[in-house]
Amino acid sequence: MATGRLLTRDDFSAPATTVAPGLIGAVIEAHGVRARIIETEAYQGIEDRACHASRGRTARTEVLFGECGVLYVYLCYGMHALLNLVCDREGVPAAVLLRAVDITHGLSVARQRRGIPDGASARLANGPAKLTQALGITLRHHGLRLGEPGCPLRVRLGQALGERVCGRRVGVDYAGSCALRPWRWWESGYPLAARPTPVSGR
DNA sequence: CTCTAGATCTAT
DNA sequence: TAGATCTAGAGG
Repeated sequence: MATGRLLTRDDFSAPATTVAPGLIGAVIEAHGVRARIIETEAYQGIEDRACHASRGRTARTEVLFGECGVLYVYLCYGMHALLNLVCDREGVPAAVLLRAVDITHGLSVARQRRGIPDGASARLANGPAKLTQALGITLRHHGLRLGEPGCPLRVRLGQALGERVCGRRVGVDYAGSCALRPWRWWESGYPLAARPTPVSGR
């Protein structure tokens, strides 16, 4: 199956709010699993209170301030590895969180990693922690750069099948007014997208 | 040191 | 709707 050109660090030099919608429909591949990206979220700048770097430069957030095209993987809720791709120029903390993918190749491997023997592939990777598990991405991939030897992740250009719709980000109610920013994108009408409408309350 | 709040998922 | 599970970052 034909795929587009490989994305390199230059493709991530724009702000995350620009890169995130463009990644909808892109194809990622890692450890024998290939998938189409169907949901992303942007975290942009020191003033974005939902961004981990909003509290300043720390050991954990260091890569967010560094060069773009780098993997920012962190542990969420003590058990889930979430995958981000660093964006924007050096000194400006920004990243795109990959929230959901549709697995097209390597389904059996993905099922195995997810501990789901068979059946519904629809829910195999429709969540930020599910997709890292399916793709075999862990904390030890944190800090790797796209394209460098040893980086298992490849991203290629791809087309969105439906409209690119945006809405509120998920799980960032603590971020005050920043939580209202429409910085989540997904493919409209796509049956696999995690949540058709932004959560309220929660 | 100790404490606590998470960019979640799953089963109940 | 709660429990699993753990670390960065803040406060003493």
